[in-house]
Amino acid sequence: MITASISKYPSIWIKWYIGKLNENQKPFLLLPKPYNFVSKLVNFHADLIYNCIVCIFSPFYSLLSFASEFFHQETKYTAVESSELHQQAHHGGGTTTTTTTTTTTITGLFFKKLGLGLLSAAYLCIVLFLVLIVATVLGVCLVKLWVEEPVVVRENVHFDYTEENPSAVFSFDGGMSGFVGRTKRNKHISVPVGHMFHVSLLLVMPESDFNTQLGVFQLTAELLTGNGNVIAKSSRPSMLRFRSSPIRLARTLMMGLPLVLGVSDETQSIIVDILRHKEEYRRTKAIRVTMHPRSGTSSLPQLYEAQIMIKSRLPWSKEVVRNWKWTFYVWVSIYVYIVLLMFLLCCYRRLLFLVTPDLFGRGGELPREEPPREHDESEISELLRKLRRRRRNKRKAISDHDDDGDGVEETIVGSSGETINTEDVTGSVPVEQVDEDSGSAMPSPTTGSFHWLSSLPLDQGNLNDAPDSSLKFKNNATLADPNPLPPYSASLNQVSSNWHMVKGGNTDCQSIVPVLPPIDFSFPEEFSKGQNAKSIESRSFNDVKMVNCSLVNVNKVEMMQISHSDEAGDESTLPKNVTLGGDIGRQPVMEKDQKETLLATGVVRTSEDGYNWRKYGQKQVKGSEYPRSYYKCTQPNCQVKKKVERSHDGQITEIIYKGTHNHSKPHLGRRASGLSTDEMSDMGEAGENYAKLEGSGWKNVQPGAKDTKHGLDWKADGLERTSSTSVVTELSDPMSTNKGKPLCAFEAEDTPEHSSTLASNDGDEDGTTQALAPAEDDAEDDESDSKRRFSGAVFGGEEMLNF
DNA sequence: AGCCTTTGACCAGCG
DNA sequence: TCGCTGGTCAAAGGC
Ligand SMILES: [Zn+2]
Repeated sequence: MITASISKYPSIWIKWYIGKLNENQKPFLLLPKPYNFVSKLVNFHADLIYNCIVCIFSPFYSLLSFASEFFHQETKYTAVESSELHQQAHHGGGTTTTTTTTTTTITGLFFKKLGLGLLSAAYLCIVLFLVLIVATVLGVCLVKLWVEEPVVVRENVHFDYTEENPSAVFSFDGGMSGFVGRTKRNKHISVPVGHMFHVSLLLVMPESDFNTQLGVFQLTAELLTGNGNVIAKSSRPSMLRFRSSPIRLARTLMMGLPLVLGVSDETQSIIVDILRHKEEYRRTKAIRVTMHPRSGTSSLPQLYEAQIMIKSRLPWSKEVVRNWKWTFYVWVSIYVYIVLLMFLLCCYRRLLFLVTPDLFGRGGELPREEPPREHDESEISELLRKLRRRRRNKRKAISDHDDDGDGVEETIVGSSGETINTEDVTGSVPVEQVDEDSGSAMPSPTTGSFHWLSSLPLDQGNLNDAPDSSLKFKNNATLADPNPLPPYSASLNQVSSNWHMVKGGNTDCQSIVPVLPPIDFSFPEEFSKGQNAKSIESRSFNDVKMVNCSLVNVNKVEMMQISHSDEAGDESTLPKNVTLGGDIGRQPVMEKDQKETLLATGVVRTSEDGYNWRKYGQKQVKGSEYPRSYYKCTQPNCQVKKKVERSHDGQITEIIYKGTHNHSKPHLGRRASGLSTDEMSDMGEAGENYAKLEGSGWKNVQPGAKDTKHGLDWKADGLERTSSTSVVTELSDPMSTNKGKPLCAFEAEDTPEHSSTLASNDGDEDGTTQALAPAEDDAEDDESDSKRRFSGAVFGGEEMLNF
């Protein structure tokens, strides 16, 4: 009953609710105690849900209650009339006709009112429903906006075997270009920021003798920005799974029929998980995969096809939201709904409660709906007034007739169940209305809560206002009910519990988490033992199974020789241009960068990269079995740092750069010359333009030195190169002004810096040239600078990566 | 002498 | 607040 009466006045009720809400929200902010917080939160949510439901059904409630109330009133009226009639019959004097007419008019009015009530209810329902729909749509949209779907891409890539190191570029911007110039447009994909994505390559290789003999080759994946800068780079070894000849024979026998029929092929699919990377604000625009032959060899595997697979995983928070998608839909929708309702209530209340409140009596404290109280209200009040007047007249007649005191009369009337003490005593609540109301609709709420009613000025004196005031009184009584809450809270618990159940149900039916398929990565024979296995294991990539070590020694021998061949390969790769999908063809600078990276990574040697570094720390970091060394660029005012993890034998497992150099690479003359030939080699590689031309001769010169050095290194440990390495650049250096900006911004950034960087670029390239021709000059740098600007200003920032 | 590495101490962020 | 961890400092020593 109370809920019904409350729901009778939605606006008032909602106002109360808002008050409660505010009340509840304050503690949210003020009370940090988790205990209270949680309980309040639960209560609050339960409140919200219950309120939503009540809001939706409030029109029906109000309609029902109104109808019942009206029936009560009518019966009461008729009862009163009949009793009076009886009395009149006793005393003679008939007004029966008038009473019947009034009752008929009242019923007519009732229907009128009922219609209006229906109308208003329907209207309110529609409005609420619309709001609900809008809220749902908004909620779902919001959740979807916040939680992106993980990106899963699987695309064919094509290696360009005309290059010495075949590479394939997959571009997020659409399509990929394997061969230069061949692009195919795809839909635009991009990995949202914050996603951790894995890049793996699926190679379908014929089980040919050639491939079997080939053994290990190296796959390198580089994440490129739109400018062609390398964000991250990592390389993994790969090879055909080993099958000894008996096994192969058996397989062939077993699969003979399908093989002959062409149903199956003698192929192996190898999945190499090359790179994992967390997407940052430096967006990845393309991924380039390059194949490098094992050091000491130059042959590359035969491929049927290659597919690049990119799978991204959402960050933890979003992952949770995604798994609980439907729950979040519901909750966000509810919140949006509440907010919309509040908004409507605050700004367009009249729109929302166009008709309803007026019918049920204006809530005295609501300053709003004055205008709509018109015809019906006045009519009904008029009628009631008439009725009352008539009754009064009758009573007067009766009293005159009986010549009794007023008190008697009233007690008589009161005996019919209504308390009439004060009709004559002005200044208190008009009596009859109280009677009627209390008799009809509100038996209990009137008790004990009247005290503040007397404070209402409305009730003073005026009898004509009686109907209104009575209505008002009723309202107030409802409102004044000292504890409107208990029924709610009681039902709240129910609601909330139900809710939780629903929630649970929802959660059950969802949660499909994309799981990256485990990739089996096994290195059979011929895969050199030592570091390959080590590094891979340490990086917790995939299992490395050393099947057969018979060839290890051979490999070792090869390893001794490798470095030049690798370098040769690197250098040779340098000059080639691969067009990014939709992008400008990569610039030589980028190539150089990658080259250098490659040098540092794919083939693990020293970390020489053309810059001078001072080691300022070494730490054994957790999770990595090798110590991590911290280096800082020795150039004054250059804050670039790098972290290098290398195994005992000096092979680099991981390099992470931080910041960007604000200078060019130091040239041979200084310290670099004194160091090692590695540096020279790097420099030489840096000059990619000449790499091809002079690569061989240069290489010839270099390798010797390198050989000696590397040979020594390896000899020291008796191990070979690392097979898996990764290089990451971080632009997050606080010192570098370029932090977090797209590389294009470099140019516009700060002119002195930039010019210097540009100079550095050119300096580098020139440096390489200069490395060949020892004369080095700033003027030359500038000159090359100008050249470069003409050629492709877009890539101006590339050098910043200083690999 | 200058530069580098080594290495323990120190510090800041985080759970 | 404490302990852990990664990053840096700085003294000491080597080349
Ligand atoms: Zn620097």
